[in-house]
Amino acid sequence: MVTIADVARHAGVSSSTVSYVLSGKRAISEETRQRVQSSVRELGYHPNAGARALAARRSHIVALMVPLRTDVYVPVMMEIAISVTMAARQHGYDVLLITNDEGPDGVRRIAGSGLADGLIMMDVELDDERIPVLRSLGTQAALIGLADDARGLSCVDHDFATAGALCADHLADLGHREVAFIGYGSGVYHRHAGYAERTLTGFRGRAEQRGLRFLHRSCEGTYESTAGTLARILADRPGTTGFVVQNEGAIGPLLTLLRTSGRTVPEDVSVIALCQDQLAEQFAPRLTAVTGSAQELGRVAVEQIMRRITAVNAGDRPADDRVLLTPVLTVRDSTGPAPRQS
Amino acid sequence: MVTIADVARHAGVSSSTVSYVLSGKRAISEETRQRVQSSVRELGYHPNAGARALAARRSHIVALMVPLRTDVYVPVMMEIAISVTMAARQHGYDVLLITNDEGPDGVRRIAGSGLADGLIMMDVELDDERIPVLRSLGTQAALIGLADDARGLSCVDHDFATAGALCADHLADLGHREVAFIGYGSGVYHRHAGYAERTLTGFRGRAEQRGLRFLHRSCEGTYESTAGTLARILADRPGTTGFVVQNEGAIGPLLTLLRTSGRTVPEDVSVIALCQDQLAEQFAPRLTAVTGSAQELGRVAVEQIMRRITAVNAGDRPADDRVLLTPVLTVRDSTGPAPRQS
DNA sequence: TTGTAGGCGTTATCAT
DNA sequence: ATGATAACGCCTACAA
Repeated sequence: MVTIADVARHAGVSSSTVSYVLSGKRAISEETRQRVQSSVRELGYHPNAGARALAARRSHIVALMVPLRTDVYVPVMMEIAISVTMAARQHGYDVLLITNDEGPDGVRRIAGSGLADGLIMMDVELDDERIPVLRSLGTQAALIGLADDARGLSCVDHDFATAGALCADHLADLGHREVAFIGYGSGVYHRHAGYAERTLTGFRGRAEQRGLRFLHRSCEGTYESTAGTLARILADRPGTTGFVVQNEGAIGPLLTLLRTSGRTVPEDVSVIALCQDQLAEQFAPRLTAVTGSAQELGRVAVEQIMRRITAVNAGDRPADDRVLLTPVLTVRDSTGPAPRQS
Repeated sequence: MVTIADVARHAGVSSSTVSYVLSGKRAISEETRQRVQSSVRELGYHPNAGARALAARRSHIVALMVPLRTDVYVPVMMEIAISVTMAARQHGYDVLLITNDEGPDGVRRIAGSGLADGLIMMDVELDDERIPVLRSLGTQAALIGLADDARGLSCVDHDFATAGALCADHLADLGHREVAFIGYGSGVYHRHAGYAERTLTGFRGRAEQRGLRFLHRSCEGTYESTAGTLARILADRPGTTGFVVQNEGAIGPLLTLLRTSGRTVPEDVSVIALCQDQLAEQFAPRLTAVTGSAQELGRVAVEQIMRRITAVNAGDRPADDRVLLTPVLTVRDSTGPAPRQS
């Protein structure tokens, strides 16, 4: 293993000079900087992570706690994980992957051992039991999702309420009067994950403003569940001409079932999906969709945690930041004017 | 922060005793063990990760290098990442997430800094440029996937050749004579990722043995691409009654297109998917599928890397292990006897 | 602009 | 069965 002392010897300077060249924390003459840097390259020196963490009391690692459940659309989770990782690298940080089945003890373990300087948590429940732990330990954290009480934390999430409202507006603009909202399975609502309720609330509020008659039905995302949900909707409101789907798993089945039941999209009924653009493009017809950027979510969370770490390191109290990303409606081929009354 | 010295003082012993109680590396009287352990609990002590890594020359971290490309089915990647993380925890290890856009330099960085004791790499290409680096650094690694030259490494993968053969057998058993294999986009073949070729080779070999006429067509996984692929297949071989799909993105479109073209599954044509059971269950009809366990892949990779680390630590040369997991064919509702000649 | 030296918290080698 | 103590490699006041 090549140490800082090896580099120092090779460059003919002291090890502190090497350290300062690398950290940039004090002025170094151009000449020695060059010499040191070429020694670093030549010897293939990488500072020992453990020693650095010990001496500087910073690990340059952030932990990312991911959910195990699969009722969140998995590709989105992965996209977030990857964008977090890449954004962290930009700050010289690495990412430690933790599963949230470790729960509050996981938070204690990571914080207590100094393994990570901060924590990014996905899939936070509104009254998550990890949050008080975070607070009591003084651990820096950024949530992807919103919590009831976010004091001492930073949060970022999609603005689901606006997403819901965009759906209602679009359908109303097209002249639809009876619309249905196909949501997540009831488990998601019971867990108080927040995003499901917020979307629905936004949709409901705008739908009422615009004078839409609407229906909300939960749906597990399987074919059978979607079939049942659709059947109930059509039984209760045969005149429904607009559908909003939030559960990604229900999209394919819904389109198939509508076709099977003799309804053509978008001539007879319109469908809006709340999902990634990439997914919306995969169907036939290509779906009008409301989307927020998963990448952006990860990037912002990293910025937030970095800001907090920097503040703490400077002896300041970190600011509790809260960001809502505005979603975008992209009109494709699955929505059209409401059919004339027959 | 609570240190080992705090615990020692609290328990009335020396810090080395605390260390040994925790590591179990030497005999401790039952009485002091109890005292130390309750002090640990009471104070909420967690060994400092940096100090431990520095002194023991082991970080208790494995790095997991994941691909950025999305032409691998993302939920499977995530499932592997999570099973790796949970399996590693069982061994007292944490997982560092690295994106493979860091390339060979990423390997150097991780190995050189001692950040990780070993490396698990996903989506390895047959002649991956990271492999020689691994070898020259003496870094312990386990690949998920196969490499041309796996000396100095452990590997685990699905037995894709058997998977392909299972598909050919099942269709032959049902009396099909003309079958088509819908593969991945040509990019996947050009990248020499291996699994695509291996599946195809296994399928082709068995198909020939069983006297099947077959066709292979690549497919990008979008709706349009699938439509084109299917059209070409039906133009070249109108009598095709059996389909094998490897590209997960093509499954939904294929089913829709078959239905649109007036073909009923499984009465007119049979469809086998090479995908996760969970996905196969989502379609209507539920798909006969050939599956390997993604979780198992992650678990085995962790066992392999742990074995290597343990060996190195004991001064032995780690064995180059290679495991192929046998896939399973599950018959569901998308395959049936070949229709009688008309 | 550069060097010296103490300390970060653990592990593991000697002692006892 | 337990203690003292020297590394481990780096950072950062403090000196010069």
